[in-house]
Amino acid sequence: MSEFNLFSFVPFRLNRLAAEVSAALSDEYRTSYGLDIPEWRILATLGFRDEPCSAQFIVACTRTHKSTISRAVTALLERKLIDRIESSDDRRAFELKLSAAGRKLFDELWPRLLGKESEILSCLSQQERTQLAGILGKLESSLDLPTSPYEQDRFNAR
Amino acid sequence: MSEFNLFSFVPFRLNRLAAEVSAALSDEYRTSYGLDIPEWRILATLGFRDEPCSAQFIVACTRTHKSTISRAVTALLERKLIDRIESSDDRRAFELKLSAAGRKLFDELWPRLLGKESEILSCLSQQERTQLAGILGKLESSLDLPTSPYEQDRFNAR
DNA sequence: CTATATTAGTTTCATATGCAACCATCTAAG
DNA sequence: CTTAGATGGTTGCATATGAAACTAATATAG
Repeated sequence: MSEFNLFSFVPFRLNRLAAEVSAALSDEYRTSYGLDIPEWRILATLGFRDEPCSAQFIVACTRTHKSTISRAVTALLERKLIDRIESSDDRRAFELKLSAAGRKLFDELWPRLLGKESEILSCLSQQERTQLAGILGKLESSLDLPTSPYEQDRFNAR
Repeated sequence: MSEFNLFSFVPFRLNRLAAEVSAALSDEYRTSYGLDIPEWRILATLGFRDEPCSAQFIVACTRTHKSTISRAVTALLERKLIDRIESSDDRRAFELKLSAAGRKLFDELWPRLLGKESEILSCLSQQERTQLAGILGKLESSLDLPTSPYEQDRFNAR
């Protein structure tokens, strides 16, 4: 048998690893706060940004399908975790921002998720963590994935 | 704003990267061969192994849900890409192996997927690729994910 | 100014997937 | 041997997601 097999195939390993890590984190946001991944991504995008932003912006940042984002926005509005303000210059678009309750939830949840992350990364040395961050960055920019919310403004500006 | 944000959060980055890489590969197996991910995983598990193996084994190797594997097995049987032989010692279980057509498809598809993989990894130096493999390995074993089919035999043996 | 194309966001529909119940068989305990 | 529990595999059901059609509004071309 070849020494190359499914277990050394990076796409497979990434997929499986990502699923496993997601499952480990979902306890925090799903079980404790009743959020699913798209909802959490919206809160996170808004939580790290001071200015309100459009659904489109969230779509571009997170590379999540726009219908998925649309449904998650509706759910978060119903739970009053975000506010939707009609945009002044474009009457199709809305500006989204965290409500007070949303901000509270986010500030509470984020440290717990960071904790889980470092738990998962605790099997790596500091050096390896730095290497990982660098490698992910290279892969991301090679695949043209956004790597910072600022960079995303060019998407927004269009 | 904190310098820690969604874009530096490893679970998010892994998820997004895995989705992107999968999408890049799906052209090869979906468009060209009409396979979905679970089906491809079954073919790959069987393709790298000489002995036939059970559905359970594939579930454990790939960490894919057993109902998903069951349905994919049915689809592959219908397409006559795999064969199912009743197990001699356990009449509930079946041994699965590639059919001649399945072997042909796999031998044709695998090099193309390897090519895609190296295309994606081409933005990394040789050293970085080695680092990535090591880091993935550490994360996998820390999360108790199988890292070789041989290792999986302990699951099978139980 | 008007017609056409594009964009923000929503909704409908088809499909994919996980969970849980289920059947058949095997194993273990009494 | 008999019964209770575990295991391999399948299936029904609920839900999540992407593609594409759609609405309303904006931008562009003539």
